[in-house]
Amino acid sequence: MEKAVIDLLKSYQLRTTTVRKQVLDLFMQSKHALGKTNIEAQLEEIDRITLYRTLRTFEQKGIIHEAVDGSGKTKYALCSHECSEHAHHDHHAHFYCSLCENTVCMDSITVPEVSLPEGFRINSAQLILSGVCQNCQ
Amino acid sequence: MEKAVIDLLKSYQLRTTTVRKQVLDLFMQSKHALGKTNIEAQLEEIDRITLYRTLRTFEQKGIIHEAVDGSGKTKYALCSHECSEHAHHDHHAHFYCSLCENTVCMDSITVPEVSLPEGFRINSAQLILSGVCQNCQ
DNA sequence: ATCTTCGCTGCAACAATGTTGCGTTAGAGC
DNA sequence: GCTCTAACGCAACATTGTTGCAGCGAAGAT
Ligand SMILES: [Mn+2]
Ligand SMILES: [Mn+2]
Ligand SMILES: [Zn+2]
Ligand SMILES: [Zn+2]
Repeated sequence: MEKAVIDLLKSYQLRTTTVRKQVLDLFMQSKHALGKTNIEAQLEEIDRITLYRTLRTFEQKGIIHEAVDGSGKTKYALCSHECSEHAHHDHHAHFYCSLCENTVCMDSITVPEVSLPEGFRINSAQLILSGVCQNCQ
Repeated sequence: MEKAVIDLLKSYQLRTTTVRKQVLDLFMQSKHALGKTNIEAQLEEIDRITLYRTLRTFEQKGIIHEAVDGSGKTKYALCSHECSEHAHHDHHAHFYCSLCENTVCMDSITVPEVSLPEGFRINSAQLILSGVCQNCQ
């Protein structure tokens, strides 16, 4: 189990430190997106600032992406393979459960193309769905 | 000009205070969504906490709605007429300009319906578009 | 295996934003 | 005008974001 984490870090030319292995392992095991608070709760020893920078690094490298869910809290989830440094390609929707407050990537739902009024140039699009998830019905 | 603001406040059974009139007036004149910092800059005398509660009240009453744009900063814009207390009905997209950092409501673009996997119940949906706006081309 | 280098960590410190309590102020109805 | 109570404004605290810097440790070289 360690091996997959280490390999992934190495493939991105990142040092395989304890913190990074722990955080990345959490992401690989989690079924939903993780917020900072969430991670801190599971890794009690972890330093707040180090986690902040770890997530920033992971995002810049294209390992994780921000899952905007309208809850006001920033969450992150593993990227798909197409993502790389400086270029995220996560064109799927995110579902936010208002009961358990978890957010999951809906890989099966792609963000629909829309036509904008004259003068607007669009670079990316995000679709946020809110409701009640499977577990909370 | 004052009259429209006062009438709107009264129609929601809200006291017509100086702060509320000022804030609501800003919203009615602005072409894009407003964040707290933005409002504070334009109303220099305003108290930070009072503004916070004013916006919360306006949102609860259905006068303004949150415009999620993925920038991490919460912004607000006037609701359409269908919105009411405890029931927002803003099914339009929001466009965020990465240059001027303004967010505008795209009333012409409605959030498309999507079909979710079994077990999910959907209550609302939001569509965020990012790019460069008219003025920044 | 030990050394060296440089990226990473962890602490301090500060900024920005969100939130509640409470005494004072002022709007609305009488 | 007077009364009642909603709204204001200040203090105080919580949470989150961000940078600087000294010490640690992972990775490659010897
Ligand atoms: Mn995702
Ligand atoms: Mn809007
Ligand atoms: Zn749930
Ligand atoms: Zn712009």
